[in-house]
Amino acid sequence: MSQRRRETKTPHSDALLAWYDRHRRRLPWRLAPGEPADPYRTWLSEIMLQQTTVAAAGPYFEAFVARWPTVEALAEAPLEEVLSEWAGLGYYARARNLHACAQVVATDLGGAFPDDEAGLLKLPGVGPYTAGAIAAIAFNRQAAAVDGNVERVIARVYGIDAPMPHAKAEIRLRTQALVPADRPGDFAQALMDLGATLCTPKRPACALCPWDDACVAHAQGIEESLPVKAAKKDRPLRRGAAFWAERGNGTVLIEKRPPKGLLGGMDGVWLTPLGRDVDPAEARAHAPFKERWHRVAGEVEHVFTHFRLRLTVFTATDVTSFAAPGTRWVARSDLPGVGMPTVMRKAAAHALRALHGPDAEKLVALRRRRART
DNA sequence: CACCCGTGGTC
DNA sequence: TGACCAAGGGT
Repeated sequence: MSQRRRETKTPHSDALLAWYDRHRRRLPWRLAPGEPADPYRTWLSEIMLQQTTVAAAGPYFEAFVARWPTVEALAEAPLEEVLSEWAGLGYYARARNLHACAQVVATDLGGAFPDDEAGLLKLPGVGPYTAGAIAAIAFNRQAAAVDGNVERVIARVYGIDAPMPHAKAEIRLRTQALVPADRPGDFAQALMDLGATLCTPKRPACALCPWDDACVAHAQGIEESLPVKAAKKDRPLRRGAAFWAERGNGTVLIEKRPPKGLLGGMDGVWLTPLGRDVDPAEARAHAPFKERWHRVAGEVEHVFTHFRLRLTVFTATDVTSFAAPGTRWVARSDLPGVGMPTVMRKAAAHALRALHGPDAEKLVALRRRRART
């Protein structure tokens, strides 16, 4: 209390919006000034952006709106096609919820998205952040959209040093109090742009920040230490195996995974159970059928959210066994059309390289390139 | 609340 | 190289 502090002003939306008008990012889902909002596109982009970088989501957004321009079109698409189009983007429950949500909107709500936070919050795949973002951006509601960027900006501006996630409630209140009645959608996006481009986790560019004179953390020189987060858990190493089977007619075995859980509903290579560590020497017991399985030299590494996976790859050719339930045979030339998660593509590429040489692995190359920044 | 759920870029 | 983290939601 007797401790002397530098003066800090009050953060105001006007300063942030003025900055946004000059420095906002040009993104595929962002409208030109004056262009009417399309709730479908706003919703689609927000689902894709959950825990996903702008660069990764961009090409997927373009592909989805080109293929399914309306929520009705998306609702009528088979789930398998939606999952295939989503392949590689990760967190596949989002795609399942996306499809379910489209059907709710198209069938139960007459094609119109709810126009307030409470209504949006009831939709599958729409939580507090996404409901606020859609309400503000698509419906001009005075709603807060608190994502990781906003948590960081607000924690710093107000000097909130309570650890996450305990501080979430206070951050939400502070954010809500700042949302202007005018331009709430721009304010939401401005706050996220600020966090993404200036108020970054490390080495924030405070000299360029429209709120530098209002920021408690900056005044105290503790920007980089906020927000306070708990230490992350380490990711244990799990071993497993992938089984790549080919028949003499040029087809390969593809499995559709169970509808929920890790990689739920996705097509790909037959794998040992991912829920536990499987010794490569014991892996053949989990093969889709009894065959002369050949172990491929080398391994495939992949990192999931809560464990690391090291896969040994086994191959069998001229297979005559029947496909097991949940599997089918796909022409090798049709592999580019099979939407496989990245871990599956890695395993498939490893097998194809071993059996057919380095050119063959292009059959399972990632179809989308990263967006230009 | 704690845990589950993908992937790629960055420093 | 590896730890961090990205427009989080479901259970």
